[in-house]
Amino acid sequence: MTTKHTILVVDDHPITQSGLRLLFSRHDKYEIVEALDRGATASAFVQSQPVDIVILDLNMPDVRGVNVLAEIVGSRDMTVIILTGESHFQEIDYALKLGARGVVSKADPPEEIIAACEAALAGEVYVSPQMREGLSRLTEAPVALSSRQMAILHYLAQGESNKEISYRLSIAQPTVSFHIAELRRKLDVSNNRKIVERAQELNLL
Amino acid sequence: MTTKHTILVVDDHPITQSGLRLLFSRHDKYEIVEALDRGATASAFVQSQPVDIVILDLNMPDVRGVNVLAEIVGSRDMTVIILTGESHFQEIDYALKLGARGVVSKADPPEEIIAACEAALAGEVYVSPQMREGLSRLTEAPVALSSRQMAILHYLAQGESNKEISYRLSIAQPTVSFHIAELRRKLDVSNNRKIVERAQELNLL
DNA sequence: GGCTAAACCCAAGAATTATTGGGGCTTGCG
DNA sequence: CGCAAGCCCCAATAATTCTTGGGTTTAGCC
Repeated sequence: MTTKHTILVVDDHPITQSGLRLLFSRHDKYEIVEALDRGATASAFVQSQPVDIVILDLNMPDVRGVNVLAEIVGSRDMTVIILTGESHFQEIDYALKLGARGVVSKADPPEEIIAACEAALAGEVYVSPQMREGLSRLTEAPVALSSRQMAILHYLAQGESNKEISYRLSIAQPTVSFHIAELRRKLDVSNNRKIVERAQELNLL
Repeated sequence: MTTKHTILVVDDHPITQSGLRLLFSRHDKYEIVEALDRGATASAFVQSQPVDIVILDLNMPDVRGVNVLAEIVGSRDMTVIILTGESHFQEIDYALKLGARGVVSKADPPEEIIAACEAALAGEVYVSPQMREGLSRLTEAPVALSSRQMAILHYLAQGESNKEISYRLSIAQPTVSFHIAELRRKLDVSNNRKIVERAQELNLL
């Protein structure tokens, strides 16, 4: 029998690791060689022991998966598949830009993971139908903020008053109000108190 | 051989279901009789087919686990064990008050789940060490808000202006400002724009 | 009962914030 | 060039929000 494709699992939930073991035990082509529960340890592991496929969770207690991805991508001949429990599409989009070669939700049928592995080995990028739908809605409204508007948005997010902001930026108070009105217009909200919330939805912070 | 203890799994992640299957396949005492991926279906299931133990996820797409718990608890002779991926201790505390008989994190070793089942069968309530630590820090700062203050906090969280709130509650605008000042004092923040953020930290919403 | 504390309410004036109307700057385009 | 569009700025004025000082009611306690 030919050599199996080696897999590294990086996920902080032991129960998920178990699930993946059970899944891949039914597929002779693959073999899980290690399962890590901390993102920080993944980088060192793949340097010392290369694997064919990394299955990577995005949400871990010590570090976000995208940071792990950024570290290990490109090194060796290795494909990374994102397995995520939440639907942070902005972050998933970023992961794909970084070079992730597959995206599957934990809410998808397990066979989607196998499909992603198959696609990755064939040189393709596989995004499960559910994730694909969410990603497609991402590019709808590209809100472009000027540097001044962005600066003021950040101060707003920190809860500063207009007066404080005007001191910090050495501009008059009505100018701050003017920029805030622009933010309201661009973010399409009727009320200042909704600006920060909406900005977070659009991942502008 | 004597009858096994029957288990119902309610979790929207198939991969977690697989993990639990693998886990319980190593323990003869237990048998998973069904695994549901929607909370809404759980209530009907336990009515038609009683089980000994329900392993219940808190974070599901259709409904939160605590609502499922509230529906099924007390009916039949059944214990519910919470298995959660996030650490929303306020919600977990509420689940225990509702009558959950165990709390385990998905980040805990799988054997914690077995331990919780054992304890439940022995009539005890088991909370994994990690979860227990988080719960103990919950009772530190009991911020008591009056009903009026709570109502206004909710409107603030929805981004409504003072004027809108004064219309909704049929009170004068300065009265709204007065209550907001009280919220600022009780939540110990210097600025209105920080109220909602702080309230979320304290799980008042 | 009398006392205190806390919640709730409001009018008037103070403070903050928003809008309007205007000006200057740069960039891209006919 | 001329001109539109976007950004940045501000003074004056308008609107909103806050604070102050005062009132009522309720609940607990001596």
